[in-house]
Amino acid sequence: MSSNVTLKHIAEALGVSAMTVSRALNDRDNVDEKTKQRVREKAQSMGYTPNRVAKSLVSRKTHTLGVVIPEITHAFFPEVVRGIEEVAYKSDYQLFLTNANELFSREKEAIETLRSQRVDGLLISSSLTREDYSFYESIIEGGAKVVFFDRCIENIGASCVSVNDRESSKKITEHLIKEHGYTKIAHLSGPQKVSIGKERLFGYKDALNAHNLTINEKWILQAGFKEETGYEAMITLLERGGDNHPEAVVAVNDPTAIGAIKAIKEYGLTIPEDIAIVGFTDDIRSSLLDVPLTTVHQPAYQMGEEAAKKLISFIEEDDGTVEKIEIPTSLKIRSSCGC
Amino acid sequence: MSSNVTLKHIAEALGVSAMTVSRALNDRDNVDEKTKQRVREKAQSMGYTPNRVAKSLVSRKTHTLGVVIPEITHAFFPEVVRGIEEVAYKSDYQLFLTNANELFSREKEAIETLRSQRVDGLLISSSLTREDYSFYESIIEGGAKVVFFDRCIENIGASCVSVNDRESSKKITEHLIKEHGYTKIAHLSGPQKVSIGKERLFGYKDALNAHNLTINEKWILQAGFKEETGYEAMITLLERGGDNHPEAVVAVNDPTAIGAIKAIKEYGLTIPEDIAIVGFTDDIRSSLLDVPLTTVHQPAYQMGEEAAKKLISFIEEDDGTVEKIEIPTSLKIRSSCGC
DNA sequence: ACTACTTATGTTAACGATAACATTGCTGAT
DNA sequence: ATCAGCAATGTTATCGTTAACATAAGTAGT
Repeated sequence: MSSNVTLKHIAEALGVSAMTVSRALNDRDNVDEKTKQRVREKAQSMGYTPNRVAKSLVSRKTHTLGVVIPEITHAFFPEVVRGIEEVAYKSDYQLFLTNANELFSREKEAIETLRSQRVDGLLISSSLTREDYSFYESIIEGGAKVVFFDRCIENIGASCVSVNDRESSKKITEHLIKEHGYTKIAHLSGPQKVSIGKERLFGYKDALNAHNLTINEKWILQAGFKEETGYEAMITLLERGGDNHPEAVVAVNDPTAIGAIKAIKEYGLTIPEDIAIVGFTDDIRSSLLDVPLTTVHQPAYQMGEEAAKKLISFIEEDDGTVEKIEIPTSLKIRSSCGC
Repeated sequence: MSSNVTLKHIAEALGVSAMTVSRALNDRDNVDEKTKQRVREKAQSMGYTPNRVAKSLVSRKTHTLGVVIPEITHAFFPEVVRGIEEVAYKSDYQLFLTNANELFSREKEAIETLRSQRVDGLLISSSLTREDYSFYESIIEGGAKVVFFDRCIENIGASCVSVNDRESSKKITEHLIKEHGYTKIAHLSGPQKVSIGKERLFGYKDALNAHNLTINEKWILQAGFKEETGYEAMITLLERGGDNHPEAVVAVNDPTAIGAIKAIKEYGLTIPEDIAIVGFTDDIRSSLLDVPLTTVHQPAYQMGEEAAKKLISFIEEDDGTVEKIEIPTSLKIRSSCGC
């Protein structure tokens, strides 16, 4: 597409040099007011659109940000993207959105393409499922400006915006222990090679330890981050346990909890009487469930805003101070925990 | 950011010309296999990333698509974007995502920026709230490759992917008439200058006409597309009508219906006994409501796929045939209608 | 041994915009 | 009348890549 009209065309049409047209359209000094007027009119009538590609080549700035998210269906991410978009819009940045679909290979590919596009910076929520951070190290080494959000990779020289996953997870687990007296608590965990998967498991263990409950490794199941994986993990737990099922379940996020709830119902058990359950995210659906889900509220929009602000200040003020920005969470006590 | 390493740097390091390096990295013929090997290794070790900006300037192709959506929070759109993303990914296109926030001014600005970025094509769901299509006409005239989705602007030479809004709206309204015998049916309509707002109102009227029910203009309220605006419109309707409220409500979309439901409940009325209600979209929340919402299911993912496919074929095969692609809908009968 | 190819590589120009420097032509101070 | 000073405009080179044309060196055929 593109209008094909260039500065040169306007210049020829008016019998001036391309430079004069450039100056006039950028409203520089040292251009006759009448010339400016003529140029502007001609540009308008010829349907001129400045070519940012050419401008970027000269300025080595594209005024674009690359955004990499692991899932676009989990409502949390679109909400983060909205926060990012709002901040980017105000600072006149355009967004390249890429969805890695929980695949590190695809994430890596996306990041390479984005670097090739010469985005001014990257906002990444990692799908990493192995412990080799060398890819990130090399791009940061190579001068890429990166801010992680939600799922962070730490100690590699990049800032990160997230909630305190460990503490929040501990708090909601403690709620089950202190308010309801449950002692048999299972955890549907996320992949252990993604920060939030690990942190939330730590939080769960912290809570059990703090109350002298023994940690039963059999009650800790890898459940992924999705509804289907949550469903499957819960089925496994129920089948395996027989009658000796846990009294309560801490799910790594709300989609997982929603999947697990489905499994519990299919088993003819009721929530919270037979099994209590809590999540993490505060998905838009969570308050609407038959038994509204007790969960940790994560301010997604704000997370997006903060991440974008940090990245833009990194770009524009060249302020590369590595920060770990923590967004406060709050417990949403509803009834799935027994309250 | 960017790696700063250019072809020239590699060329100097190896004592060859930049052209040889370019040829080697693009795996062209007529380059010595040993040279290719040396170049590839050097490029790797120097952390070279090809500069797509420069490439685009020469080729006049950016391999990017601009996506303009009116709302990012309404779950329907992220799902459409996922469909778009999937198709774009397979054809190696990157996505510029912009959110117009239901403001035409912002949409216009976004489109201008995207054209300036020289995207190869545009996918637009319009926020247009006036009848002046000249802006679209001029960009299409200027050679922009555009495919509309969901909210279309017709007869201006661009393809469009959407559902049959009028017919679907008629069907769901007819369900209320034929299955439940309601005669007093209100409509919370969308803005009349957005295609879907108008079409869905037409469908509602078609249904009433087909069954010889009189159309009461007082029962047609502009309710926007959002939960809040749906809430407000419903309040207006309830306050105005006193006891003489409608038996059923057809909402322009699910968020509007959800807002209206809140208002109905606040008035102490029950659904569907006092007032039945139906929506349009099939939002993820709709099946989870206390009284699950009867609605029209719109295959969002598929809509995104179709739109992206059409646009990419337009770009790559230069196939500008204007098409109106209709995605079939289905009625989701739940209990809010009285079933 | 000389032309006729082929293979591998180099050089130049172009994409569109603009920074940096160069050139006009004018005003006004001496 | 002369020249400094400035306003308005023009020219050249550059960003990184690649198409198109040019050249060098080697091989084969006669």
